[in-house]
Amino acid sequence: MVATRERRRQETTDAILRSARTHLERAGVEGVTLRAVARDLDIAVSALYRYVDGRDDLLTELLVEAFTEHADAVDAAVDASLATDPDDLAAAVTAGLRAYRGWSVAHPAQFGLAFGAPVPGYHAPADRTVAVAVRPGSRIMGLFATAYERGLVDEDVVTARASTLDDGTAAGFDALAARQSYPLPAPAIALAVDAFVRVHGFTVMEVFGQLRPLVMPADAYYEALLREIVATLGLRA
Amino acid sequence: MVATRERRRQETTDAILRSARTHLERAGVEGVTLRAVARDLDIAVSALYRYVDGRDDLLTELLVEAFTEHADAVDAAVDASLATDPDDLAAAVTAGLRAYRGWSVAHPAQFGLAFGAPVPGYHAPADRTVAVAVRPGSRIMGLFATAYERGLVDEDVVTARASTLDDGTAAGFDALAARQSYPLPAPAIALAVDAFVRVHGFTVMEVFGQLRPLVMPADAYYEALLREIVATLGLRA
DNA sequence: CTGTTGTGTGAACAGTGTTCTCGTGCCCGC
DNA sequence: GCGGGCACGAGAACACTGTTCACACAACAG
Repeated sequence: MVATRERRRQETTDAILRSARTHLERAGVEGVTLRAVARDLDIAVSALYRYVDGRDDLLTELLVEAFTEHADAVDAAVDASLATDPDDLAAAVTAGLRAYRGWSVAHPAQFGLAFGAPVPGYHAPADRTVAVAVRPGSRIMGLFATAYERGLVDEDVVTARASTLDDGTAAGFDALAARQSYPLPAPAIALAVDAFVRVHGFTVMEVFGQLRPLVMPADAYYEALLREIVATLGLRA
Repeated sequence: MVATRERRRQETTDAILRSARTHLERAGVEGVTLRAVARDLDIAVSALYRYVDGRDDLLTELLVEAFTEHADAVDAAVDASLATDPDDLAAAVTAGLRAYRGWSVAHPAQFGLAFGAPVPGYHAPADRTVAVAVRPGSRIMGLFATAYERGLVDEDVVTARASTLDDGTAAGFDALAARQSYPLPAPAIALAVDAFVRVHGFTVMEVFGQLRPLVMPADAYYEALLREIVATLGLRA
């Protein structure tokens, strides 16, 4: 039976990731240590190298895990909203952006690993991270795109944004729309990027503690921000 | 001559900080190592402890240095704008916020140390960092406050913001205004905080690389953002 | 049953921060 | 001017870290 070997291998691999994740949550990146993981599994440090390429590889695993869970949280919120009312895209966008922050404040260590300053001495391999890191933004952009197609986006807002958009940035947005095949004109993309910057910026500031001296607690403020963002997007229910 | 001893001490202290700063810029936080600094100064590692309380203390020093330089850059830009036209507060705010990002992208390592995810295993002592970390925000808020006193802030914008402000957050802003003695009502504080979140959020995303897949280059986009922020603040020239 | 392959061990090496003991040279006060 | 004291520096040691290696054992395949 070959399955037994593979199953055991998968089990210890999972245990390694679980242990590493626990240490990440409890002590930050510095706390995820091969020796600590080995102690948890009652195993020699060198044995870990049978399952993981080293500490960097372990961190990469935690990184994609964080990105994935973050994106999953956003997707779940959007899906739930759409299940309640498939036509209320404003509600879906709001739900997604609310979950964007919600997961982040609930998992500060993972969020810090994913979106904080690049971990010293460790460069995340782009081929494994970019695709998943972009998921939440893509989901929101997709919602906005279908709203635009359905005529739920105020054209005045879009044209107003067009007047403040320079040619270079517009060209970049057009390229982005073509690359991801979003049926959106550059000014609409700009609106979405504006919104995303505000949401991500707020989240970063809150999780990293830069918001604490300004606004506390932040829940009500963020809800107001969400309402204003939906309005700024020109989204009609 | 007692000055000789103190002078020499100050010199080596400066050399230590200079070396640490160089390593920070070249290799990130992980690169600033007591042994590397000792090698630079041609000194034993243990000798460093005569000047620095340990690596954490060294990082704290670099941290307050980063905060200070960042705030100095903002102040210099604001001062230069005010020297050109003391009455154009919108220009002064724009200059300050432009410098806020400018210094950050020019010094990514220091910025990451100051505003990135909390460095693993190291907690910055609040008593040494909070005061200086808050300087740029205070400066901008001060400009906005004098503009408000001079009647340069559109009252309609303020009242509009008031309608989206909940009581709890408003109370927090009032407390902030009282604590810092800003002559601003809560909705005006909210406007300034909104602006600051957008500026800092954008800067963080750019320095940490999360903006790259969306908008590149970012200069023109940021300039447009500044114009819109000034408009959203209700600031008249 | 034999051999290959997967798995685990322990030692070793090169780093790191931190602490200790021990000199030694210089400044300060007498 | 000249000891006494103290700041400074050196080096070893300890406890960590990641990584690699040679070796041993057990499980599976033929």
